[in-house]
Amino acid sequence: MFDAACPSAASPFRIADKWGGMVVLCLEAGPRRFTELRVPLQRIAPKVLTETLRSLERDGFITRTVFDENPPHVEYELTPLGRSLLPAIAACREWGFANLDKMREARERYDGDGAEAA
Amino acid sequence: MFDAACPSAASPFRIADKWGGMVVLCLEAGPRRFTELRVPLQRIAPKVLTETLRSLERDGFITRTVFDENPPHVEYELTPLGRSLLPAIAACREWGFANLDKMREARERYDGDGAEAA
DNA sequence: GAGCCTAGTTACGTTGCAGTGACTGGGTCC
DNA sequence: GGACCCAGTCACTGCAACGTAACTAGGCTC
Repeated sequence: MFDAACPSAASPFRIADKWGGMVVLCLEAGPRRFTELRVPLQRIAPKVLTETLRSLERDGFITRTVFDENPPHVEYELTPLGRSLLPAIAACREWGFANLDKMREARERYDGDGAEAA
Repeated sequence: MFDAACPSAASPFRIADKWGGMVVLCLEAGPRRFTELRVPLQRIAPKVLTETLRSLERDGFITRTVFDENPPHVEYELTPLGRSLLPAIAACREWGFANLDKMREARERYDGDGAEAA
């Protein structure tokens, strides 16, 4: 879903923090558990995922529900406020699909000129 | 235009870097000079503005034109690629107008609970 | 009783963004 | 000849984000 080559890392848009937007997208289809979120976000460290989730919870975008079971069971789910982010995130993604290549070309041109001049 | 109390600093959306989105908006109406950009962005340091402009130029969002005059004269202007950002930025701003208050309330609730518990 | 499960925590280190304060350089004005 | 103008640069600092690696807790299974 989001592999290391995913160009979204280069997007000029950032939601909350580096992983915030991706987590929100992962929750779009419904509630998920901690380890279910780690699967699509392969490269995220548990510590960073915890921080991201706490930050999203603080901002009122997601809820954290603990089920008193064994093994432990915690679910994260988008709130209405969290869902309100989706249209804006979609606009950012659309921009990316249409223009990220142009941005990368511009960047290579700029860096290339600099390297030649040096 | 963007004073210290401007809530956009709290927005979960970030374009390029902290000031990138605001600079693009400042250039929406037409080309501007370095010091003309500093006026609406009161609190930006010249170093930071230079870095922001270089970064936007690298990504192909703006052009930098030097007029060989005295005193020095440099103009920054949006490229078509830079203008392509405007609809997405507008979507992010609309989200802010509609929801930033709710986000702040959620944040205060969260921090308040934490402070009471401690 | 060793090891696995989930959902984290703790300690530590690196990187980069952001910001402050002082300074530059060529030309014009007084 | 001193001060001001614009458009920066330079050296330095603070802080948060990001990341790695190792460790924890309680209960279940083998």
